[in-house]
Amino acid sequence: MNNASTVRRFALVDVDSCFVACERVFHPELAGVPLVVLSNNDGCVVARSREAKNMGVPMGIAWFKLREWAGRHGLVARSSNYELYGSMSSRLMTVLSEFSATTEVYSLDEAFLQLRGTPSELVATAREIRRRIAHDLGLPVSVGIAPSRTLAKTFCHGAKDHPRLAGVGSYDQYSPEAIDAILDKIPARDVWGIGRRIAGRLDGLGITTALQLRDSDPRHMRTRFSVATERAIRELRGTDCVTIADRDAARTGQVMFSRSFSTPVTTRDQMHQVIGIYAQQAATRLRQQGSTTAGFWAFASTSAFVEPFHQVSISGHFEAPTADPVSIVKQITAALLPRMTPGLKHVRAGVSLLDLAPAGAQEMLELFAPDPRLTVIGGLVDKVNKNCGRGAVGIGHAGLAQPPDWQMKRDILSERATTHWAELASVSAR
DNA sequence: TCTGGGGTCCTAGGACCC
DNA sequence: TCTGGGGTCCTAGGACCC
Repeated sequence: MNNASTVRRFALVDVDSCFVACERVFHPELAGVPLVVLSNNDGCVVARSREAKNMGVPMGIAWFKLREWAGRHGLVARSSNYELYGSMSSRLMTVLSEFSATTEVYSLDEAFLQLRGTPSELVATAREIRRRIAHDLGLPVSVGIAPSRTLAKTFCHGAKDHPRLAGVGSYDQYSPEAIDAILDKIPARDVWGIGRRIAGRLDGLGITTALQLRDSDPRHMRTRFSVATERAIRELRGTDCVTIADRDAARTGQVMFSRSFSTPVTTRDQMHQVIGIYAQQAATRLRQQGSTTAGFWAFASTSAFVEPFHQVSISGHFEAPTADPVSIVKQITAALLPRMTPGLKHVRAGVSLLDLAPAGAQEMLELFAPDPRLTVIGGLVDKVNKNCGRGAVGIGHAGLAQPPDWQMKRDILSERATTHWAELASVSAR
């Protein structure tokens, strides 16, 4: 409540209904219209406008269950357009980086900024952030300000739910009693880091609100649950103890490419093509971030909604760390194809590259060094696809001219208005 | 008929070694 | 042949997030 002294705070900036908001930037006629954005394959609802929420459209509902009803009630849908959202996201992050030297990109539409100032100065900064993002990008954002990231999330949600706050929620503007009252109204399952499973077990202990969770014994809860639950509790008390992985510095971990098909795949030939293309996509991401991979994991499966569910998965190591798409594709298809059962209706497959490391991190034994002619091919494929469109060139079975019939369905896709010349938005003055 | 696609972190348990 | 404890490393799987 002391508005005079300088404090260090986290500010969470979060785009309101991000995918919906991005669609509306280039289609202003959709403002005020109940709108949803669908997952890949037009499978289910992944984003809803305020109007759609008010109509009672649930998150995650399958589109085929909703389509007819939507037509009758004026609910509009769009296929997800990740190219557009990705481009809007990088513009957003560029603007945010002007407000703090320490910004952590948490997802496409969220970032944590570390700020310093008096509580009222920080609120003024948050208002300026909202104004800038609205002016420069046309996107609405909410901001939560608090001593820990978890509380910043909580107060950001509060800012979205209470129009009176005009998009900014600040922990420091409330007395301790008021904070207790706020946390008492928030279900424990809505606390960042508490998922469905843990929430169910907390319920069994009589812990149902964020307030009860905050006031439970962190050490005891650690032994009962895990260090993640302990951290959630300490964060609710205002102690900063969650860290966000630095994706740029780490460059480790894994890349994955997986998709559902629009029509089932039943033959080895088709699966060969699928896995070839997916492995190539994963290899492209690998090179884009300048990494090599030492191992892989791949799977193909039937629908999880139809009994009996069947999945085959394989994993393995490469002889030496590599970024070469030829050997990646070869080895993964050679491992997976013999294990698949022709005739089964496969609806989904994926390829994951593991044990990533920065390219050139270690000298390879000459014995295992790849043929230098091979290392050139990957870059070449990337270049041609960049200039001539994705899929212009491919390796082996992935290099087919005809679009395969299992490929993704996106029937109601908006323009890629920020990344493709042919799809730019046009503006006319009257 | 038709139900997303990425990721990260933590823990338990087995293999292996001294 | 049996008996022990303690450490590390790896992997699989669970839980969570957007």
